[in-house]
Amino acid sequence: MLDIKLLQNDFDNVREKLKKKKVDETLLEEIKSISLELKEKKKILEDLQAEQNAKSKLFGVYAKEGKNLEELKSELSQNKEKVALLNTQVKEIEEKLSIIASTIPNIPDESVPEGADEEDNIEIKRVLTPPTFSFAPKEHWDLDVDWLDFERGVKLAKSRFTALRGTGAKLSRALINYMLDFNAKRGYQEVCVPYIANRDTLTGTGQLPKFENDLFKLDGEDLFLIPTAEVPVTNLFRDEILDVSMLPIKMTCYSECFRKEAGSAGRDTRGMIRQHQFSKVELVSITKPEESDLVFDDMVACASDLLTSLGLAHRLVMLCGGDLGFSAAKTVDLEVWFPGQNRYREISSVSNTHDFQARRAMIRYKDEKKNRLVHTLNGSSLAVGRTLIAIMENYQNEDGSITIPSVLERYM
RNA sequence: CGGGAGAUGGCUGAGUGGUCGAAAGCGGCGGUCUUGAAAACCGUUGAUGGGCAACUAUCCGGGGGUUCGAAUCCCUCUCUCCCGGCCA
Repeated sequence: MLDIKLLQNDFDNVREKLKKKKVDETLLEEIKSISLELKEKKKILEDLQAEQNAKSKLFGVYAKEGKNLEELKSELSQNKEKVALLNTQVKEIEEKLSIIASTIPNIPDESVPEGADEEDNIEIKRVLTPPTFSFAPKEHWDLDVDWLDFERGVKLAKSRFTALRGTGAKLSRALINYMLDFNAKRGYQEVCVPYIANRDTLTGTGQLPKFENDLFKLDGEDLFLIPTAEVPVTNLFRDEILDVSMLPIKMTCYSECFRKEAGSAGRDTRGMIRQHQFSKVELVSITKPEESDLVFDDMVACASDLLTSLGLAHRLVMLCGGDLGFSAAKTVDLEVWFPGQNRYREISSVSNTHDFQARRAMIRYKDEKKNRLVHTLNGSSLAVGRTLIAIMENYQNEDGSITIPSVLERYM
């Protein structure tokens, strides 16, 4: 959620920063004027309420003294109506304001480059060199192993669902276990959470109200399948005031993720790149504001080192303003090399949302005497499915076999 | 899913219509005593928003209603606990 106070007090600055995200400026103007109107109306309402409270107390006193109450009673009744009217007005304005404000994306960090889309993202560095092959490397769906069962996955549900069998299934589980252990060694506590979340939870992390179409909703219930573990894990501490000694909280979580992929018809229809359900090991951190940049770097390093340990060539990319997600103030994507496609593709995405999610989810900590909003960060440790097929493509041999990376051997 | 009980401040727990934002105890903080600590004793201590401040509004699970006035009465939703059914 946008900081309305900041918008009121420093409008030009906020507008300028949000230009990077192509936000409709008239919406910002509207938010500002509505919020000022709200403030005015609230002041009037409060004064009326104060009057009402004082007179109500008098009523009790008069009653004891046996005084005539009729006049006071009618005064109170009249005032009551005024209060009620103003109160509904205030509530309406508040609702209007929160609806508009909740659709405004986060303010990009200073360090985020200008740009419209993916083309303007900036490569930070490359790690490891892509492998060379003495033969033409295949894409994962062409590899002659029975690890991925696309047809039967579709039979069970619909397109964009895949079943794993045999070594494929086992490798997926090995990856999950390996990643969780890897993260735990770096100080991320493992958590396990529900894959179904309610509306408040999805609103806290910013998926709702704007992106309901991307979510699978349970029929007849106000519940949704989670699109990422970020949602439940970040919301673990929703509506809480944390003790400063608890921070930073660093967590890692394996979950299945469910996405409708509504806007991506025709993209990545082959193979396991883009699925309605996929496994992911996630990193989530909750920090003091002054620590969040450090923790962000730690999370990026954690994901990058994980790829390195698996021997997978990858690069780090800083997203530009136009490509940044709704809740993110800053995002670094990790892209792994796919020999079959001859290109890098996203396998992890680490974001710092600053206090954007914290304000929505009301996650705060006590600092001295004051309550302050935390910063929340999230990132894929790695998307398991994409890691699986990256291993398949990068470790394929001319005879059609696939070598298992040595770090995974003890997990197989 | 059926039957019963309940939801109050950091915790335990009183409070059934009028200075109740809420007794008491615990905990926390400050102090006395002590070489230091414990114990004892004294004092203090809810949250959020607005305001430089005085102050003020809101909050007793959520929402709605009755009333001049609701923690207290009514409706509704959610959640928790106990009994039964079902079940990994």
